[in-house]
Amino acid sequence: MIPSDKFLESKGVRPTAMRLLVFQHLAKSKVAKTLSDIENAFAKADRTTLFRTLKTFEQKRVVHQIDDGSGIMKYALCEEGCNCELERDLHLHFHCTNCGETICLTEQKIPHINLPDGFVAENANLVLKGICDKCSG
Amino acid sequence: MIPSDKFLESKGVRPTAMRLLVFQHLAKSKVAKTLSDIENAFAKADRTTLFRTLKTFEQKRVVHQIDDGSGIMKYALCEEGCNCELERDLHLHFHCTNCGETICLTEQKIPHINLPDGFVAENANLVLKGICDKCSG
DNA sequence: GTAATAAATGCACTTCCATTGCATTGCCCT
DNA sequence: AGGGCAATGCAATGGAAGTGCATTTATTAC
Repeated sequence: MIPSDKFLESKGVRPTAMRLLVFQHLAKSKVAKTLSDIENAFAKADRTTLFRTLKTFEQKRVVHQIDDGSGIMKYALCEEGCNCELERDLHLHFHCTNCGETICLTEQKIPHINLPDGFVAENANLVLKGICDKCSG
Repeated sequence: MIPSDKFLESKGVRPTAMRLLVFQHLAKSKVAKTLSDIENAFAKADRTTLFRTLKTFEQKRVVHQIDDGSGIMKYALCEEGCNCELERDLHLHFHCTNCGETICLTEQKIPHINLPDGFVAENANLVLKGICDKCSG
C-alpha cells in the first residue's frame, strides 16, 4: 500500500495536511461524498479550501465528480490507472433513492453507443437510480 | 396533427394561454430548453409560472426533465406514448460541449445493465457529451 | 346571471450550493 | 533568513430551485 502523501505527489498534488485528510476520508468511504459531507467530517474545515482541494484533485485525476441527479455534486476517488475522460474508462454510478447514497460501480463500464452521423462522443455519464444492496436486503 | 389544446386536455392539463405557448415553443424546438431559455422566449413571462407549468407538464408526462450535467435543468417534450419512468422507455441525451445544446436521441435506448446482487434499478439517466452534428459539420 | 369554489398566475422572498476576491498564512527553494 | 509562490480562510456574490401569499381567471353550483 503506497502512502497517501507519496501517492498525491505522484499525481502532482502537494500533500498538505488538509489534502491528506480529505484523500484518506474519501479512500475510507465506499460511497461518493458531497462537499458538505466532507465539511462535516472535519470540525475545523473551511468550505472553500475543501472546494478548491477537490477541484485540484479533479484536475490531477485523483477524484472524479459525479452528478447523480440529486442536484448536489459528489466526489469519489478515481481507480488506479483510470483515465476518467476517456469513454472506455467510464464506469457508471448507482444512486439509491432510499438512502440517498451514490456508489461507483467500477466493474460495470458504460456500453458503447452507436450515434447518428455527425455526433462525436467524448464523454459519458450514466446514473442508475433505484434501491441499493444495503437497502434492499 | 392533433391541436395543442386537445392534446394537453388528453394529458389532463388545462390548456391555458401560457401553457399552450410553452407547449408549442417546446414542440417547435429540437433541443431541450432551460427555464431561462423559455423565459427569454416570451417577453411577458413570469419565472414562477413557467416553473410551475413545467412541473405540471412533467407530472402529466407532457415533458421530461433532463439533467445533462451543465448544472441547469432542461426540458423537452415526451414522445408520443412514452412512459418516461420505465427503464425500457428511457432514451439518452446528447450534450454538445461546443454549442451547449442538449438533444434527445429518442431512437437510442439505454442498454440494459446487469447489476450486482441486491441492486434494483428503477430509472436511468445517460448523457453523452461531445460534439453534435451541427458543430462537427 | 351570480355566487361560491377551485385553479392558475405574478410578485417577493428564501434557500442552497457553487464559485470568486482578497488578504493572510505556510511551505519550499536559494 | 528571505523571496516567492501555493494554499488557506473569511466574506461576499451569483445562479437556479423552490415557497408563501395575494390576485386574477376560469369552472361549477345555484
